[in-house]
Amino acid sequence: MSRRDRPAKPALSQETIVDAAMVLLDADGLDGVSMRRVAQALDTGPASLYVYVRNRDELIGLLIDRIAGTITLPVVGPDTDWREQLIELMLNGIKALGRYPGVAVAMFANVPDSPNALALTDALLGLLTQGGLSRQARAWAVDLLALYIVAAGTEETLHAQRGTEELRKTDVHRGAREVFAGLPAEQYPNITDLHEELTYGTAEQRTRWSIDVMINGILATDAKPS
Amino acid sequence: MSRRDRPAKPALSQETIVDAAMVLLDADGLDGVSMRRVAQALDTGPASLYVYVRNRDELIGLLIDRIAGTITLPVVGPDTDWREQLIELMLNGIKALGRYPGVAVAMFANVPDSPNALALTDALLGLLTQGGLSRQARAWAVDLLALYIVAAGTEETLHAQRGTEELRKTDVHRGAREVFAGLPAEQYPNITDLHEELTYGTAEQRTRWSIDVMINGILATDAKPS
DNA sequence: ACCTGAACACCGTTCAAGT
DNA sequence: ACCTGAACACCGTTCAAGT
Repeated sequence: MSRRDRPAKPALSQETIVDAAMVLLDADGLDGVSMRRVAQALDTGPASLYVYVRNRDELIGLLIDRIAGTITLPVVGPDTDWREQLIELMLNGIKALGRYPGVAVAMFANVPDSPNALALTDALLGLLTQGGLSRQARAWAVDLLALYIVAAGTEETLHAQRGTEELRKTDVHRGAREVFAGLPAEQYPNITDLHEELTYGTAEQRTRWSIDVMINGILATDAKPS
Repeated sequence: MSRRDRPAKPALSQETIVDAAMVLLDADGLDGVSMRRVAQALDTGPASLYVYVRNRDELIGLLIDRIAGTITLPVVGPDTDWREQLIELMLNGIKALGRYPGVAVAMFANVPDSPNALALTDALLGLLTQGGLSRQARAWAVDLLALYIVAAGTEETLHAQRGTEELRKTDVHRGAREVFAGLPAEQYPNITDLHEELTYGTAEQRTRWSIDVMINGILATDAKPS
């Protein structure tokens, strides 16, 4: 309880603050990362944090950069398959974001200007260049792919959050299928007709298909449509 | 200030609660819709709301359904252009979500099981059927398209929120371009190379291109990839 | 059944005062 | 310069008590 019972009483700094926040994020998701809880973990009052961090939003930005840094970027060689690497990179990004409930949502807010987020964007662009796309197609494509990574990551974390909360026994798919199947056919003819197909496949299969669709679409679409 | 100065002192009900919440949403975005503020607008205490609404999440769900109801669904005729209608429907959806800061994000959380959200899904499926897609392709495609609508809507509202806050003078594009242009070329070669293209085009142009890409991709992709 | 005052357990952020 | 106690202005939700 007293000072000397603690490991090493780290001096306050932006890094130690982000470290502490990361521990809380791991345990309780972004909702668990409050200024007060971070301060408590560091054995101070919340006001002390504001010396090293402008506000909670900036702290979240720093967490995002940490997470973005864990995504392994592809090593581009002379005869690597750009398409397979692109898919792999996107799946890695989605998985990384999926690990931390609430973080991906926060990425919608700002242009990703943190070092690790920029590195990811640059890597995506590099792979698209290998794909032989026009300059404008590459530029617009990276926007779409980045949006998808964030969106798919968000979906994953929020489903996970729900899952732990209440209905982990009946998995989401089964639940959704029954909802779809039980709908009035006159009102929603297309949904009821396809209720089996709508819930078919694992999350990874479905994500892979979506990524495939986008790559095929990018290759097939001129960068300046009518 | 007293009772008789007010219009008609509406009796409390789920509908009046959602009405009041909608007014707050319009004025201040989802952050402005707190149980306490809604109660205040209805001249009661927050506890009273819990008779008609399980919790804030359910209230938000009701708001989402209201907004989904404002999206005009396409009237399918014998010789209408399914592709153009699909694009139009998606743009309408994105615009509807874009009007209310914070709402689109909330849609990631749950499978959209509200009447109006289901109607939108059914309409999308109908158009995809007209496009001659296989059953499985339609089912997976509607997932991807719905995810994009929510993601693009989220992006729009959050940018709008930021915009009103601080930097409305220098628009986002100009800001982003300068950020990209000023980056170290050794570290981010692809971004700096394409910094002009990365910020080229209006939001609608870019969105249209993305939708085009997805439709082309869906048409080109078998529903059961390796 | 419906409504409510009061409380519980939290938030982010600021600011004057201390060292 | 860094740190902090205390306060300000909020939250969602519950619950006993009233009508």
